[in-house]
Parts: sequence; C-alpha cells; structure tokens
Amino acid sequence: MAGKVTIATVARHARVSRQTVSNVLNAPHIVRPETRQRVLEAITTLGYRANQAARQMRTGRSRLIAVRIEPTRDGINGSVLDRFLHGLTETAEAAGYRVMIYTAGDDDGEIATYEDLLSAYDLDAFVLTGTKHGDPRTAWLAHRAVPFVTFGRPWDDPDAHCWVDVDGAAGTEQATAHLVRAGHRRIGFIGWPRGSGVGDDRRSGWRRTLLASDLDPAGLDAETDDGITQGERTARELLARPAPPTALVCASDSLALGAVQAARDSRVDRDSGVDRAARDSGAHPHVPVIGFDDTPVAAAVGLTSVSQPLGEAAARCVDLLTDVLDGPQRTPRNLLLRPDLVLRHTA
Amino acid sequence: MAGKVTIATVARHARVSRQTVSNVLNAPHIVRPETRQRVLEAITTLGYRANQAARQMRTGRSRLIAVRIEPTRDGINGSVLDRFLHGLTETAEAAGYRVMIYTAGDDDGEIATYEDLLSAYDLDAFVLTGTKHGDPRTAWLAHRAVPFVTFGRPWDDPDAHCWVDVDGAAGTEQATAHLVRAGHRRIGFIGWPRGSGVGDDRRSGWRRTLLASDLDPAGLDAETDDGITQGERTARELLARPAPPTALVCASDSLALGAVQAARDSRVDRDSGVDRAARDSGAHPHVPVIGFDDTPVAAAVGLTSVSQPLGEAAARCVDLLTDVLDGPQRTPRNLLLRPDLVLRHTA
DNA sequence: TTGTAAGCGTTATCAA
DNA sequence: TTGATAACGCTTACAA
Repeated sequence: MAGKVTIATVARHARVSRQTVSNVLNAPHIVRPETRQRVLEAITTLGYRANQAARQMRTGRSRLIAVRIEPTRDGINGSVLDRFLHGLTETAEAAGYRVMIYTAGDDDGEIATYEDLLSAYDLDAFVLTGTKHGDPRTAWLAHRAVPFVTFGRPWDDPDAHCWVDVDGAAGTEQATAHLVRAGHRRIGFIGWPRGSGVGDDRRSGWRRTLLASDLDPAGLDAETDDGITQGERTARELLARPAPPTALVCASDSLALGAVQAARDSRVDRDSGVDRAARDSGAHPHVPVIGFDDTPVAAAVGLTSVSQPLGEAAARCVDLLTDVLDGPQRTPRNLLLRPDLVLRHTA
Repeated sequence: MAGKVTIATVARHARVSRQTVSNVLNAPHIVRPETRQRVLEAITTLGYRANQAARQMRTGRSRLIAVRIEPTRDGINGSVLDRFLHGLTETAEAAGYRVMIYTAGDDDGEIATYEDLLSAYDLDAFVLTGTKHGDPRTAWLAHRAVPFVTFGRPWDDPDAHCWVDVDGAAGTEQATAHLVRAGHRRIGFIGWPRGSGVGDDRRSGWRRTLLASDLDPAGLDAETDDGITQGERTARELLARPAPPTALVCASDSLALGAVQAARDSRVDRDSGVDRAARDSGAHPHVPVIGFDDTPVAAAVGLTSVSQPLGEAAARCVDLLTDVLDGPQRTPRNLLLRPDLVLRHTA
C-alpha cells in the first residue's frame, strides 16, 4: 500500500498536468506521442488505476451491468444459467465492464430493484434471462430508455428490444432428423405444457421435422412439467400407447433423464431381463432418447443432447450492450444462435 | 424521469441545508425530530436515493462485495455454489450491500483481479469459496488488510481469518451412524484422493463413526476423482472385494449417483434379475447409498444425502463481513455449521 | 498540444 | 441543532 495513486500522482511523475493524463486515457490521439509515452510509463510504474466512482460522477456511467440470479429449482437446468453467467462475466470483463447480481421475488420486486440499482449505482445496463409473454420488466426498462438485452426472445414482438436467443426449434429439428436418419418412423416428444415460448418453440422443431419427412406426429407427444420423475412417468405413458414411439426427443435434460430410465425398463421388458450385460457396457437403449441443454449431468451419464452455445450467447449479449453503450445509438438488434446436437450413448 | 433527485433537491424541499439531509441519513440522532420528520417526508415524496459514487468518493466505501464464480465442472456440484451465491446475494441486499461477481483463471489472475476491483471500484470485501492448503489469495488479502471471509476452513490455521464452513465430518458421521443403526457392519466410503481438506474431512467422519462402533474401516474405502462414472466404477470395485461393504457413504452426490447404479446392478446380480418390480417401485436397493450435498439431482432421483445449510452459511458470511465493515474492528471469527441427513429412497 | 477552472453528489470539519 | 465550506478524483469546456 504505497498510498492512493491518483491522476495527480501520475501527472507529477510524468511532469504534465492532470488533464494531459486524462487525455492519454480518454483521447490518446490528441496527445503528442512522446508525452503520451511518458504518461503511460508513469501509469504502469505507479500502478495507477482510474477510480470508477470519480469517473462515474462526471460521466454518469458506471461500467456496471446487472443480471438477476434465480434459485435453482432444478439443479440440472440451473447449470444453464450458471454457464451463461460465467460467459457473461468473462466477456464483460474483457469489454471493461463488471457484473453485479441481484435477486428478486417477483416482477414488481425486480422493477423496484431496477430503480434502486439505477439511482444508487448508476447501472449502465441490464441483462434479463428468460422472457415471457407481456413481460412487465422489459416494458418498464424500455419506457425509461434503460439499455438492456434479454437472453430469450420477446415472444410478442421480435423487434421490441435487443435480444439473443438460441433457436430451440432448430435444436429439436436436428435431434429429430438424426432419429429419422437412423430409420425411426414413430418419434415421440416430451415437452412442457403449451403456452411457454421456449417449450412451444422446441416442440415445433420436432413437429415440423416429422411433417417434412411425411411422418405423422399425432399421438406421439405428451406434456408435463419439468423434472426427472415427470419425464420418467410421461415416457412410460407414451411407451405404453398402442403404437408407441421408438425414439424420444425431450424438451430438457431433466425430462430426458427420466425418459432414459423408462426406456431402459421398457427394453428390459421386451428382453425379459436378460440384456443386463449390454446395459452395463453402456450400449444404446432400444428406445433412443435425446435431451436438451447439454447439461453436465447429460455429459456425465452419456445422454445425447442438444447443446446451447451459452458462452457465445453471453458474449453476443455483451456485444449488443456495448454497441448501445459505447457506440452511437443504433436500432435494437437481435441474434438467433444455432444449437448443436451432441451425440452420446443414448441416441 | 423527473430529473435527478439529489441531496440538494431534498434540502430545498424540506427547507433545510444539504448537510442536515446528510445527517438525517447518516446520523439521525443529532437532528431534531421534527426536522428529521420533514426531511424524511421529502425523501419519500421525491423518491430520493443517495448516489453511491458520490458517497463512495467521500467515505472510500462502496457497499460492494465480490465473489468469484467458477465454471461448473460438474453440474451436480455446481449447484452448491449456485445456491450459496443466491443466499449470499439475498442476505447482502438485506444488509445494504450489493454483490459483484468475477472470474479468474488461476490464483495469480485472481489476485490481479483483487487489485483492479480494489483500486478501481473500492470494493469493501471479498468472499472466497473453497480454500486450499497454503492459499496465496488469503495471504495476499490478509497482508493488505482487505476484509474477507471464506466459505471453507483455512486448513492450515483455523484462526488465520474469518471463515464459515459446514462440518463435513459431522455429515458423514450422521450418514454412517444411520447405517450402523440400520444394522450394517461393513459400511464403505467412496471419497476423493487424500490431500483435499474437504475430502479428508468427510472421510474422517465415516472413519471415526465406524471406530466408535467397534467396526473396522480397513479395506472398506476407496479414492477417486469426482464424477458419476468414477463413482460407479469405484463402487463396483468396492462391491467386488472379498468382504464387500453392505452400504456406502460417498463424499459427493456425483459419486453416490454412480454408486447407486453399481449397487442396483449388484443387487440384480444376486437376484438373478428377477427383482425388477421392486426396483421400479423405487424400493431400497439392497446396498444403501448416501451422498453428500443434497443437490437438486439427489432430490429428483431420491438419493439420501447430507444437506449443507448453504443459505445459512451465506448469511453468516455476510454477518461476519458486516461485523468487520460496519462495527468496530473485532478479532476474526469463524463458524462451523452442522449439516443434516436427508433421508430418501436410497438409504 | 497543453494547462486552468469548474463541477459531479456526497460527507467531514468547523463555525454559527 | 443547523449551515457554510472544502474536499474526494475525475472529466468537460475553454483558454493559453
């Protein structure tokens, strides 16, 4: 601790005025190269770092962006937010921004937090994960002209604001097409109850791929809340139907994990329990199952799954934000990223 | 947006000086009650909020604390940090602090981040999750007298700094005692390679409980890196020994999840595959398995597990920090929390 | 190209 | 008990 190093310390050391130091930092091109060099050296030798609070008072900008974290209802899907958060923090750091996190009970609580964060900390922007039909939060932010980007499409109006999303339909399309190529004709889908943008999107990819292959999706899908046990129960029901699916695409890894259980048992049924060796060796279950999100658990248990490019999604969120914050005001832009199918044991 | 509301706006509105408003905020007792009342009313009607940057310039305090987030190597254990982070953010908010997150590649990178966060953002304190023998980060922070608390004991010297931890040995002790009470005499343990504080701690609880019950731990434990497949393989090895364990305590849910697979198969071995109905009904496997961390995945699949009070741990971290930050300088304190055994299907 | 002066919103000091 | 003044470290406007 050699005492506080301010812009004045640097100025003295480099034998220039404080203003020149500031110029080197904020407008290097207007400073003569040799002077600039001298100042830069002083900065490194002294280990000077601009004080954000002081800078912020003048500029009104904090170089801080905020993200909400949610309690993990399901540790499996929770890792999605986790990985997104990590990517966001890394990219933000590279762009000179820091990430602040906050919690909120409901939409009103979240909006109250916006007010606090904005007036007390001068936050530069918000990143929202997950959007719903008629989201009051985005409306509030847009109305105050607060820069923000959402990870997840605005399901009402695609051009309502900046967003980055992963094309869920393209993901289930890849999964379904993979199974079609493998010769399956009756491919089932286990998804969430209709009405959620994400869930409906993922279902649509399955459906359209079947139709494009002249296959009939009727009677091959089922809806349930997310969860392993829900997935297992629903898969069991699906497999017990008169003309059961011979393969399953699921809206999440949680559902898929449950479905894998059901599929294994269903195979044992047919094999009268003699196929244990094959199972032990990690061979394919007879009913292939594909999940969604490529969570670490999927990787661990060998579940084939659709992988979201979370790191890239996070990076693009930061890009969009810095475009708005640092560059000239542009029109809201958005980005739909393609997921990839990660083949493992289950399909 | 009715323009910026500063302390001056409030002062005008309440017909007092700026200083009086400041006093109402920071030293209410020296302001006459009626004046205080008038100022308070002005504050609420105007929706005034103190600007942190300005306050920080004077006080040198930012009311910001920082936590590092790590990429989830394993989605199962990742949820532990996740839940801790959530608790931390909530408690910090209640105490008037905000949480900033950062990433770091290694210890040197993390220390470089400390320097940046400290000099640029005037961070008030750090929360470190996980500590190791001879941790350079805690040494650096202690040397600069930067307030910090760790979630995890300093394994070298218990009084080196503030910390909160969960008594891992007490957790495995509960798990082991439960199995002893259930009549088991050969209880195995699957843990991490020796040398990690957390892993050794958890192993010691198993060991001492066995010894206390006049049971011999010899030949009943095995070491492996964390992971589901590692757990399955190791459990299989353990169960294939001459006098195999009849129950298993694991150092993590990941290991336990793998062990459950191995245990199921081992039962099928003995039962010649006829016991499928019992398995489907979720009955106990013949070899009970207990995990550690009570992750959401454990809850989903019915794995009995040791539950860490993460929310409380986080809250206590904030308490310790605010003690140091707001109160008079006290001696470093620490806290060892008791985990609980959550009984489910597997034991 | 460089230096001077002012001000951002707050709190600490000190006088009234 | 209250109020005026200075200062925190920085950047913008303007003068040299």
